[in-house]
Amino acid sequence: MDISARTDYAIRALLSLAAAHRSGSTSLSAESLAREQDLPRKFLEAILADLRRGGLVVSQRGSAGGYRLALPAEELTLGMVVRTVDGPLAEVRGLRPHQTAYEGVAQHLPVVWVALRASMRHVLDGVTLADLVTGELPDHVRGLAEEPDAWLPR
Amino acid sequence: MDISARTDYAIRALLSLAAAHRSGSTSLSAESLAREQDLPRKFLEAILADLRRGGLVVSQRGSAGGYRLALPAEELTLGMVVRTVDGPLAEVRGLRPHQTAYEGVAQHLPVVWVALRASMRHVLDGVTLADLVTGELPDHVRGLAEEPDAWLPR
DNA sequence: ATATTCCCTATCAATTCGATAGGGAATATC
DNA sequence: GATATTCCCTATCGAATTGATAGGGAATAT
Repeated sequence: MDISARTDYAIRALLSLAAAHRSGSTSLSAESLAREQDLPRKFLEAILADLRRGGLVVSQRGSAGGYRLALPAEELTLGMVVRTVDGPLAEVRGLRPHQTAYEGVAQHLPVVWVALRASMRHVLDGVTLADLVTGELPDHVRGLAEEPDAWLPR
Repeated sequence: MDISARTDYAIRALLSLAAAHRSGSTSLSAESLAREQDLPRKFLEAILADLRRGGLVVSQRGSAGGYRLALPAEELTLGMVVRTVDGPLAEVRGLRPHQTAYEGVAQHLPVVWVALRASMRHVLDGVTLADLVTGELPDHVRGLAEEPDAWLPR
């Protein structure tokens, strides 16, 4: 699993938009988003373009232009962000988990890959931008993070 | 999440070793492992070298040489294989999940990353080579794979 | 001796990743 | 209607990663 800089930056910019929206602001420029979360502006512009094409944000050009969320923050999950900027949550040798197939002794492997993806979905599709802004994460996510060794390397 | 070809090949070769061991064979050559699972021999040799350095297999040179598991198949998990050939299970911009830190509105993100890693650990550290050879996967893994939409793309 | 097999280093092409450059198109404001 | 602002598009870049092969040296069983 590698959460890329692209995904990390996308989420942080969207969180800024979600928070700004609650405070009544209309839209934020790429410039101000980059400043607020300390992100490389040009790179962020490219990511925001992906988010717009993916329908997660809407943009407005011109003087008072900028970006705002295309959906309520309560309906935007981290899974949607990952898929929009980085593609499928999980792949095995470039294949989707459910498309893998093996001969002989490895025949049961696809079950594991599908289970792995399902476990990732439970986390990433269960957390919304609104959850993160308020800090009130779903119980099962909080539970995972509170397990005894969760914060230790292995 | 990307399960690389390296990891996929490593697991399949190790499964062959695990199965061969139950059938009483002593060791298998890189050549025969490559043939059995249809893997590129030279590439597999490089992966087996990593597995040996990582202490997951032991090797023997010479005529009747080859590789065998360094531990019982019941004690070898997929997580151990992934970490040996591809490094940490989960990383965020090259950082371990518990090492991430954010300012402002993104401050709660590390909880999500740690939860995500924990959920992956539950699957990958819970499945052993022996489980896969017999097809008897742990209940919670089987449960994840049996969820209604687990085999559907999203 | 010899055939076998692991082992080590180097190299490769293709792709991805993170990032920047430069300028065109829309738009609000004065 | 000129101007400043801001998004938008294409191209490019270096570095790293990925998947893989080549070639030959070192150990070992027969």
